Amino acid sequence: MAVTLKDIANACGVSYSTVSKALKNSPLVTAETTERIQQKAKEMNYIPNNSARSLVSNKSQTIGLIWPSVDRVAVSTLVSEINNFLKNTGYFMSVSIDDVETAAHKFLELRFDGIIVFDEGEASTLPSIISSNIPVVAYGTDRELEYPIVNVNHKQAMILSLDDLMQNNITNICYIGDLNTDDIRQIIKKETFERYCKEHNLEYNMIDSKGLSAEDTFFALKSYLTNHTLPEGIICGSYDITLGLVHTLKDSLDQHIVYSYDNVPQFDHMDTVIHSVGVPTKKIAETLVNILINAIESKENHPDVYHLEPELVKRK
Amino acid sequence: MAVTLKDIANACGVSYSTVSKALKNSPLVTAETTERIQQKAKEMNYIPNNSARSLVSNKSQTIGLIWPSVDRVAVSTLVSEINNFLKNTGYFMSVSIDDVETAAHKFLELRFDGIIVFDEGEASTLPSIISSNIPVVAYGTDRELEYPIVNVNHKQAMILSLDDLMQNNITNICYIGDLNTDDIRQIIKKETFERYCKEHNLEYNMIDSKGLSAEDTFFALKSYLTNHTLPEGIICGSYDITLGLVHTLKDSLDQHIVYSYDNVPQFDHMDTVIHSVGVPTKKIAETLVNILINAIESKENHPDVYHLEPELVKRK
DNA sequence: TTGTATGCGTTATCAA
DNA sequence: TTGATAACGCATACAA
Repeated sequence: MAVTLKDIANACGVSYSTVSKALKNSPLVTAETTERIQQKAKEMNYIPNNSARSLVSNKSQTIGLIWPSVDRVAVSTLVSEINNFLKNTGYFMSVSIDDVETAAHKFLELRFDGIIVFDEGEASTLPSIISSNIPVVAYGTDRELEYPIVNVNHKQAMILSLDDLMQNNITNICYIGDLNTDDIRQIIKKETFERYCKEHNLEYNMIDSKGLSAEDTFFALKSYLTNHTLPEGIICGSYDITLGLVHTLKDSLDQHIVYSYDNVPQFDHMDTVIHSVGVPTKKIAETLVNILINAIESKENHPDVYHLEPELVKRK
Repeated sequence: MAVTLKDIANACGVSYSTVSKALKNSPLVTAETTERIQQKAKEMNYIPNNSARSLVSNKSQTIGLIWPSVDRVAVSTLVSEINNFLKNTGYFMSVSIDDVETAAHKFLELRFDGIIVFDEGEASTLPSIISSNIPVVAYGTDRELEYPIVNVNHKQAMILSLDDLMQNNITNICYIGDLNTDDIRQIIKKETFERYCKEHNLEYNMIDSKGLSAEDTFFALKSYLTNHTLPEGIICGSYDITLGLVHTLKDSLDQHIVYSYDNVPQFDHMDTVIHSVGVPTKKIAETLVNILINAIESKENHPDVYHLEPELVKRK
């Protein structure tokens, strides 16, 4: 069926081990035979068999990304960036949207070289049988794991935006976020906001977006605004929540100063001025990839926690 | 490193070929030895090596999905559905967000069993070297390809909604869609709308959403509405465009009758009544999977075009 | 510089 | 019922 090294060897009148070397540009083969063999290989549409390669070399040059929640827009940017960084490092990225355990198990069967997990909480912990067999890195929330985890200092992000608001003498502010949840990340945002406002005697209130999507926020705000108004300073708990706010306020948005979590590139192309606070998507992607590649190549996997410090990006 | 059949064989005092059979529940092995071996395998955390399996059996039990545009929300539902159908058929789905050619080539190297391509136009055609080596099915637009393609009868969808509008005696209507594009799907919608309106003497106009995203639509409509109003009947060219309309009109939406392309489940959970026209996501997913699995198992791949007929779903 | 031989983990065929 | 063995496609150590 498919063309093998043997076929090329026959066509060139050499042995298949010579072909193997030639295709890898080994210095052990003459330049001219290498040339001739590569020519023929292309001509015959040779496609290397990764299964065979992987069997002997124990390397597949591909890493698996576990992404059970495909529908979150903010995350898709991160996925793209990770793909770019991996490609530059010579790895192929294979995404699974299965649940964490199913996907990880299959990745092990496929003998992938490493795994990146989007950690959404307790349900997404990898059993140690898996993490002890393959380098793993997670992106998500603060927890003690047997493999490294990268996350964002959400507390510091909140403080950054509040400090900036105070420097602009804006003392009447609100936070829009998902208030009734057991997602530890959302809880940290809410609690930091409240504590910091109290400490600095700021006039504040909190509005429940009743979910994490732009949709949820849109409808929550629409109902809230029937008998309330929004203060001058607004802090939104995520990119999607900010989208919901933008859709709701439309033209009157310029009467507010808005800060949003998630430093995604989308903010640069928006009509309205939104300041953002968070770790740039590229930075997160780069960190994840570096940790994983390091673990793969050094054969070590330290269960460290990497806290990425957020930056405040002011616009216009 | 990893546990192999040999390790289990040693631990059980049998040969590794017996282990191989036992793990596959072969009738050639006694029930009791099978039991003992399977017990031991689990105890030792045996994970089969897919590379080795694939090498001898020429089957990897995984199919690749090529999805270069990760950020389209409407599509992510389809991706989930495809994953579900594949899982039921015993296949694992691996997604690549690389460009079509890179991804397909890697899938071939990995000896996956089949490929699903989201065909976004000319740039996403697979070279015949690839499609002749592995079963392929595409979802997308009308084109002559060397592999089967599944698509939606967009013309019929438009006619369905226009007919329904006329039956409700609504003769003042507009179409909101991406008007300046060479995407053949958008052109079909636009042209069908215009021709059918003329034929039936309907009062109509067309509004350019200037893109396919909810964002684009939102801003296009905002500017349009400064010196125009919308007629009673509205047809939107896609789910995302409808979202843009919803965000723009907010409360005044109930003064209109809205039809939207894309029969996605999201419409069922919306606050506002939107009728939708299109092929249900499940139906599309099922069709794609069936065609592909058939091609894989019959070793045949007919370059047919599958036109899926849309349905009109009226709500509330 | 090129060719030969071995082994990677598995399945499947055959012999015991 | 179980075990030995060849083969899958490739990389590599070693022999020529």
